Amino acid sequence: MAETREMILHTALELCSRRGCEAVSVRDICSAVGIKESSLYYHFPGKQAVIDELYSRFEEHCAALTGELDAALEAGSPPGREGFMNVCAHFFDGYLSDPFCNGVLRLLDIERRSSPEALRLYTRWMFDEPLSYQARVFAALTGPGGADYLAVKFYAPIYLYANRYLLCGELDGEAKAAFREAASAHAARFFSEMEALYG
Amino acid sequence: MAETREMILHTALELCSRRGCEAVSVRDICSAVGIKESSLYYHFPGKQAVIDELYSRFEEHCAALTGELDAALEAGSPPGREGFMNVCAHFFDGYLSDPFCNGVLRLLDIERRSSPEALRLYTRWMFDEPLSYQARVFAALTGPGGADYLAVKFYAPIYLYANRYLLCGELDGEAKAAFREAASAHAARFFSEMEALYG
Amino acid sequence: MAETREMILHTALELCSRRGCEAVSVRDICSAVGIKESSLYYHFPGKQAVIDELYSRFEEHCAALTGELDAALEAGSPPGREGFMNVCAHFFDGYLSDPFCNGVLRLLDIERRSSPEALRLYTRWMFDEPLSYQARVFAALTGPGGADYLAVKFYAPIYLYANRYLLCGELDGEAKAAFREAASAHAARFFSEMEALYG
Amino acid sequence: MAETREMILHTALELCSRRGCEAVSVRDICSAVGIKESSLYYHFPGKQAVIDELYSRFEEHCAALTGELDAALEAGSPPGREGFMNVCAHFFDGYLSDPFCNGVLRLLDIERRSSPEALRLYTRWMFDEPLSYQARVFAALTGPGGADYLAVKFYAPIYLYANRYLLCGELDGEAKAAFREAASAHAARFFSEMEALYG
DNA sequence: GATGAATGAGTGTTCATTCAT
DNA sequence: TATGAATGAACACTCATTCAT
Repeated sequence: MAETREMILHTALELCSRRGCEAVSVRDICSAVGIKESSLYYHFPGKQAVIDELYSRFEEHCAALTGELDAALEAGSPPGREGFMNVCAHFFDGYLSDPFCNGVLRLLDIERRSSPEALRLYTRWMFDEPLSYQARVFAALTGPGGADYLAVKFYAPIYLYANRYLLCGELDGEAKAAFREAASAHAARFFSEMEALYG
Repeated sequence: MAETREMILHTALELCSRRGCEAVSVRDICSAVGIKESSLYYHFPGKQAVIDELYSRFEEHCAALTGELDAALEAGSPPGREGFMNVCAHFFDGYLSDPFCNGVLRLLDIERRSSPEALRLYTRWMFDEPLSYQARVFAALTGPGGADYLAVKFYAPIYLYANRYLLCGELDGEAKAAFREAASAHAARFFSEMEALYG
Repeated sequence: MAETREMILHTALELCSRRGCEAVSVRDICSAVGIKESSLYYHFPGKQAVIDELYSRFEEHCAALTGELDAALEAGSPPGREGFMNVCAHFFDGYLSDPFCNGVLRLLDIERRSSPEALRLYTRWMFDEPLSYQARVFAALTGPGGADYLAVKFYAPIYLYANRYLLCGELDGEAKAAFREAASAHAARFFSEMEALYG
Repeated sequence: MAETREMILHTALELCSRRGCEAVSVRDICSAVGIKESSLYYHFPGKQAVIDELYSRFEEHCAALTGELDAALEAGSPPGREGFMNVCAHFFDGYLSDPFCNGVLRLLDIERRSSPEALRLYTRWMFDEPLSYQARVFAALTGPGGADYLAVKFYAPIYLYANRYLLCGELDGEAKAAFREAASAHAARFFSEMEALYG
């Protein structure tokens, strides 16, 4: 079975997302999994390979999620306030607070200082893709003019709240609730202003 | 002379702000300074004490800067667009892109995952104090109603741009220019919208 | 095989009993064993754990020896001069000059200054247990009155000779012979006096 | 003034007699004295020289004490029980429990394992001289025959009690009282037995 | 699949000592 | 007299990794 392999990946993410890869030793991971250190090398070429697999799974996961959102957008959604809020919820539940994605995002946030690959992934999936998707949403809603700026106006507070509540400390109910409240208050107010301006 | 002590602090910040404290060894610091490892222990009780001094200097620096800004605010500034942009410039030049503060902020961004003290400092000086100051500015401009939300609307993109351009990678002219452009475009547009709404 | 582990224990005792634990480095032990320092940490959590295991083995050894002597005593031995001398020989051969016990006793003699555990063991196995056993022997021979004092009178010279000949310097044939001569002269004279007094 | 020099000697003895020389660092000594480490090297060539001076002062002290005792012996003392007990008290107060001698004896007890000089001093002043003096006392009392054995019979319990009560742990009132009680009980009983035998 | 045993490179830190001032 | 500053050698210990079994 490939169960041990999965356990290693899961445990490595759990530990590294809290303290950063460098602060987590192969010993730490293996003793948490319940195997000997040498056993890890049967499943992976080395410590970095474990992290690399996490990265590539993350990118697959994100690509799939992006695909869904794009398909929904082309299919005409989100049309109004409700659709808009749906997208927000999707982004929150299936991404920012999804245990796997949340873990990798924390990991990337640490590692991007030393790993170019981590920097690439973080920049792409925390800045470029969300902003670009959001711009496409606003372009569909209000036309291409100013869509980029609307995207920043909408996304920046969410990025800030995510950093504040979801990407450090415990990812518990309290943190999620704090984020959800701040983010949805923002989204509601934002949508109201949009309606006032664009109808 | 206490020159060596300062060199150690400077070099430690330089290295740790790039890779995180744990990834930087006493050997790294000392060889960059040009002293033997044992000499560091004449000036500091240990590695952590070097970091701690950086933290406490940072907090002093920030407290002073906050004091200045508060005094200016009480003295009636910023009154209009110009004063507002001045504050932004001050925040950018004397804080976000000031080599010392920028370094400590990068350091805190990494260490807050494992160090409660770093988390406290980061949360205070990246979230709480900037938002609270900005809210006081808006309260002076438009009255207390909605000042908190305006503060988020104004600060969140700056936080995002800072993370994107100033707090990872090289802090070179290019990075500063990219940040400055994005941030001032945001500030200008934001001020225009404010003028349209509040006069 | 656990051969390396035993070698580490053996070598550690050899070295530490001569110079004290603090004066013996992990490097010293490992290079004498013929392994790299890091290998010691596969077999033991650290240097102190090696010493601790020596202590606990010593206590097991002593408990077993005490058990034997007590059993012999209850079985009616030592009845006369011969039995008495037999006990002395046992105490000498299986304890004071047994390479393992002798080493640990030297070790304890040094370490009891800084380690409460070592002090406890030394006090127990160099003072309390021998005196208490000897007192039981004399109680069996001459009745309970004055058994404690007889025990001191008998044991104190042995303790002195042990410190003089067996517990410092080389434990070679010369040292053993010197001790044996002094101790048996004492025992013989002591027994003669006892016979004169108690019959 | 040579006050600092004396302080260093005093402090070094205080610390080393508890934990052994090797466990006490120049830092420990100097910080207890209240000077910088480099200052010690103005007064002494090095750490070992401090210890060496303690040794030589000890030997002077002991030689003087021996001289006194010998002079008293030649002058006809101790003639009877009282004189005998006086010698014991002198040996106890001015030697075994004298802070300086006690400290050096503890030190020698530790160091004799690694330092030949310490072994020489310990052997001389804990075994040879006391036993030889005692033998002279008994020779004066009972004639030369058996004086050596009487010396061992008398001194060995004192040596044992000294090791048990005075030469490890705190040298406080409790320890001194415990030793004094055990030792004087032994001396009294011993003298009674002698009177019974030799009149 | 997993592990017992080992290792070379590296970690932060302490040590006694030196020497110009 | 004393110290500020430095240092080379040593310290106990951790690391990711290897490899025969």
